[in-house]
Amino acid sequence: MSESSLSVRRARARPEERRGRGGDKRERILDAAVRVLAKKGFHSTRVSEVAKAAGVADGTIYLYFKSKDELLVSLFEDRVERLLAFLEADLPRAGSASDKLRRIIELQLGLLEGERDLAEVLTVILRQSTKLMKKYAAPKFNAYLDSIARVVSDGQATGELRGDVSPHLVARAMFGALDGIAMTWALGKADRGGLSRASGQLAQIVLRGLAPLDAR
Amino acid sequence: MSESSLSVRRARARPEERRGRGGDKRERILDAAVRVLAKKGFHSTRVSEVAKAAGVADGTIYLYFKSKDELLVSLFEDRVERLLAFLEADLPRAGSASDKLRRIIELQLGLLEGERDLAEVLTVILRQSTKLMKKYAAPKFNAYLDSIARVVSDGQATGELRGDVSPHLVARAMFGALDGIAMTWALGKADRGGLSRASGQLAQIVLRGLAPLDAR
Amino acid sequence: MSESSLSVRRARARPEERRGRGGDKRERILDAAVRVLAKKGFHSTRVSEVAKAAGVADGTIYLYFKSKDELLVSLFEDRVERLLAFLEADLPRAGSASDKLRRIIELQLGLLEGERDLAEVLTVILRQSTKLMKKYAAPKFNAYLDSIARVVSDGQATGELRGDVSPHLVARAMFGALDGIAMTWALGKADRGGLSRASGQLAQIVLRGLAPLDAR
Amino acid sequence: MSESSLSVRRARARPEERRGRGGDKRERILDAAVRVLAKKGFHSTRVSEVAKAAGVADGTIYLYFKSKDELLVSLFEDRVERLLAFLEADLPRAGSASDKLRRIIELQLGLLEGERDLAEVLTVILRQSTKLMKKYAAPKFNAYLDSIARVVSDGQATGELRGDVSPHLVARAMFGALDGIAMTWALGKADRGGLSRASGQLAQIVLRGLAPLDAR
DNA sequence: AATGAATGAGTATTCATTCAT
DNA sequence: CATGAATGAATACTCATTCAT
Repeated sequence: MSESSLSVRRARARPEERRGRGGDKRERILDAAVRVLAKKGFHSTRVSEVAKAAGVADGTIYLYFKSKDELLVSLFEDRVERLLAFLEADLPRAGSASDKLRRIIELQLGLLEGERDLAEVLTVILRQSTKLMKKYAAPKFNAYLDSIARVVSDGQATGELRGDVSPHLVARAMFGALDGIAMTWALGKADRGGLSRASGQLAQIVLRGLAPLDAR
Repeated sequence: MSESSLSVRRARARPEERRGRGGDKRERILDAAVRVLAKKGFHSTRVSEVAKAAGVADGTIYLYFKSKDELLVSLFEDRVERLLAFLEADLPRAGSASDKLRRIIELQLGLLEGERDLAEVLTVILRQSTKLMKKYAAPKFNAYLDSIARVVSDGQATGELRGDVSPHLVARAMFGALDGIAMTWALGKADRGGLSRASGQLAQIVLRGLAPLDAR
Repeated sequence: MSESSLSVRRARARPEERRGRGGDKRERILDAAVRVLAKKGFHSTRVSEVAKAAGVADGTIYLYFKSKDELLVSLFEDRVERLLAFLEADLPRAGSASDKLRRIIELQLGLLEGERDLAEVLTVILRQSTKLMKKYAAPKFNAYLDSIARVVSDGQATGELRGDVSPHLVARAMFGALDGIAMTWALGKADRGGLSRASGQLAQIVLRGLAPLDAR
Repeated sequence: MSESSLSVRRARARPEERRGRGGDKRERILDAAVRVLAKKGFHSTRVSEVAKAAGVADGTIYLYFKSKDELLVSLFEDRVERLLAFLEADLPRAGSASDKLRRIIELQLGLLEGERDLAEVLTVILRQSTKLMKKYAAPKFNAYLDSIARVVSDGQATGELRGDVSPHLVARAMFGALDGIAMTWALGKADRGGLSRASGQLAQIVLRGLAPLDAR
């Protein structure tokens, strides 16, 4: 899988928004929003700042998004949703449960590499909007956690993974671990390649930890 | 571990602030703040709501705290700091590195059991105050992560833990996993005993995952 | 001297601020501010009252002025500064020192005739803003006093005025006398023509008082 | 006239307030008020600051004065009223109208020499309280102005002063001149002896200016 | 579609005053 | 008399949103 295929920034706008200048204006606003949000946080980000960063008038924002909250929701839907969909779509290609878990780890961390602003928005800023967390993020997170949990329970069924742990617990812990790593990376030095290295080590620990007991 | 010994809510107020009627007023305000913050989030919480919940006048808040921000900072210092101090103080009692890691997991999750509001404040609300995150929380988190990392590297030195993983990575991942579990618990159903069960399973996975390679 | 040429209220707004509806809005706010300030005083004047009197929304005030203090400063700069500049510009036209002093008296009182609210703002309200008094007004007053003092010392040099009094003392006393007359007029009955009459009499007293000793 | 006889600060408290500690507490509060008002101005002066400067509790202020406004009114009545009464009482001693006017000038400026804080309160701070200006000060000022005007009109009746100027105008101008001199002195360098010198020069100018026309 | 001037609802904080001790 | 902790009314300013152009 080529890194570029994961690029969120380059993702195509919906066809109906491509006509005229309108199509890329929506994109320009979302791009600007990621930049400003990463720097200022949700509550300190002013609509007028996003407008200025996007090179449009304040009012123009409201031609594309119903409200400031809606802008963040759209950001979430346009960016994160596609990421999550991508992860799920990619999983079947992997064979064993171990391969799938390793893939999940690689993808979740790999996606953020090179998109530091986006990483910060997803791991930190997103949580600053209580509404978004409770109304939008939670269901998506749950769906994502469910798909991880399914990989685990499938692996348990085939005897590939230990059967004495709750698949959902594993999913939450894995997601939390990945999120924690991404967060410290986003807030910290964010060195090139840091996430890739982390990805490998975490996979080894997780897979060892989930190996069947008799594999000892 | 006795639950009561960990109770934050019952922690004694500083003696010098007990004089007159003022002493428990500070406590009442902090208690009210935890309740309101957990329900509304930082930015949606009105100072007047906290005052009402505490049964004091708006202005009284400002006799005990310099500002709304300062109130959250004080909450953090009065509650969280003591929690973290408690964790670090408890560690030396455990013998092996494995015991210590297990203890960390039990404590971090155990502390929140029965203090759902506090758990939500710590895992969710805290991150809504950019100022708090950057000026106060970050250093504390780092100190805490460092103490976990030290346990790991000590264990690696004695050969008790596998040596091919970065202690800091392990610390971040562990903290993230614990935080993720606590967050879904705080935002979700939060069933009695859920965290205790989770605690045991997570410990098993982590310790298996960190066992020396030749232990296979 | 034609009255209209001195009218402050009719002074043209800066061309670049005339575009759209904004141009006269700034003027409307300043006009409203003079009216409300004269009636209420600086500290009892609410920004919302000025807004209402100007027929604009509260927030609109802040599109034109940075703060309530800044509004008073702008009032000062837009009105008083121009007045003082006018006085100084007019002086050279007069020939002798006596003519100049008479002119100063006529102008300072004549300017306020018909602008009672403005007179009150200048003689009373202005002094209610400590900041304005110390940071803005004081230097302007000093400059004005200096220009009066210069007229006196020039007159002394040519032997036209008595040489045994301090030019600066004369300036302060003259300004004080004019200010006192204007203040009692503004706070009192403020009868039509009162200031003009006062102007003539004061000039006679001052000029007699400053005549060279040997003129006796 | 000895300077000390004019000292406002040393003026005896009313007999009924002399008992116990109460009597000097009222004085201490008024003294503190003068000091704080001179430094901060009326609206920036906090009741608690006056209390602290007086060495009493906030609530104690209200045992002696009904309100903050009332405190300033009392200050005015205790200090200024007595000053004005003193001036009026002193006038009859002087013989001619010229002597009386000279006396007024000497007294009004002399009183403030050495009492800079009080001078600032009287010339600047007093005007910051619109209520005080309109409800209390105005009548007193008028009474004072009237007594000056009477001196002038008496002098005109005896032919000692020129008869072609309005006595009230002269009073206003004289008061304004004195006030202007005091104000620049209070706000400026306030050099020792400055007011005495000013006093002499101003008297010469005023008396020359008011001399009968045929005296030329 | 795009603009950006105008709007006005919403809130943290101050401080004169009270009153239980 | 004295205290000072507690009160709560009062207000400048911000910023998401609208709409005439």
